Amino acid sequence: MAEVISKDLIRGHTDTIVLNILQQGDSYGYQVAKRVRELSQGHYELNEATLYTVFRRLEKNGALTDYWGDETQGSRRKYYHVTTTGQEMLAEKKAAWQFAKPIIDELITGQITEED
Amino acid sequence: MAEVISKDLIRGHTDTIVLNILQQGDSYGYQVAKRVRELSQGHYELNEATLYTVFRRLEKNGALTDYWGDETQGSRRKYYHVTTTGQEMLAEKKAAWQFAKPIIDELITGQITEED
DNA sequence: ACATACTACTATGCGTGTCAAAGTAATTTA
DNA sequence: TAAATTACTTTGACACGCATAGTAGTATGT
Repeated sequence: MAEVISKDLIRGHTDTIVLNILQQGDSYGYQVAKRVRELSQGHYELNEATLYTVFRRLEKNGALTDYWGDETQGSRRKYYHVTTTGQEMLAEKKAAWQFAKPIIDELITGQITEED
Repeated sequence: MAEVISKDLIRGHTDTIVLNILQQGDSYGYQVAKRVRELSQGHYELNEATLYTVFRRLEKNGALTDYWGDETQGSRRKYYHVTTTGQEMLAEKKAAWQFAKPIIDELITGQITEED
């Protein structure tokens, strides 16, 4: 039985996942990674390198801005914030997933999946 | 609204899609491509180069065998046949998708999707 | 005091899958 | 006889995810 999600199944979803988590409040790398582990109940782990690649890509696209936290103790943390552009992007990506899901189902199983 | 499925959303599914179609009967490149277009109602098109890459990969993995059809007219056609290994692979990949789907849902929307 | 583990961020370079583009070749339609 | 369609193939580029390695501060245990 599958216990971990293959990287090719997750591909294309990482941006959406990160945006979705950050939309619920500004956060930083390690916390986002943790949240992913929680949400997936341990079935998916966002690789660190991947995570920071995602951050950089999303910043380049104007979906995120970052700022250093003012921690007086502990390691420095870079916080990421979703911009309006990022919110729109998230909405589009969620819609794209909802759209693609039943089609993939049809292609893979040959059966129609009802829409909500 | 999304009209076409992005390549990164389909990534990792192409092998499964091709296996699923071939499992319903031996077929050849062009026909498989057509079937994909039909099943997705025009929302997804398997690029030719991708399709032949998939065939070659699946053959390398022992999931498919091929043979030339004995057409007395029309272009020559190379038929692909799913092996037992291929059937097992298909079953695994289908299971992996059913497993991953609700987790991706959870990661993207933050809501739990019920299992069947 | 020193080792170990954990938090936190960054850089480099590789493997894989998909695809664009171009090509070959036969058949069918106009 | 030109154009469109069927059918298969090769080459090379690109993006994404990830393995690996590194820097650095903090916390805990002995």
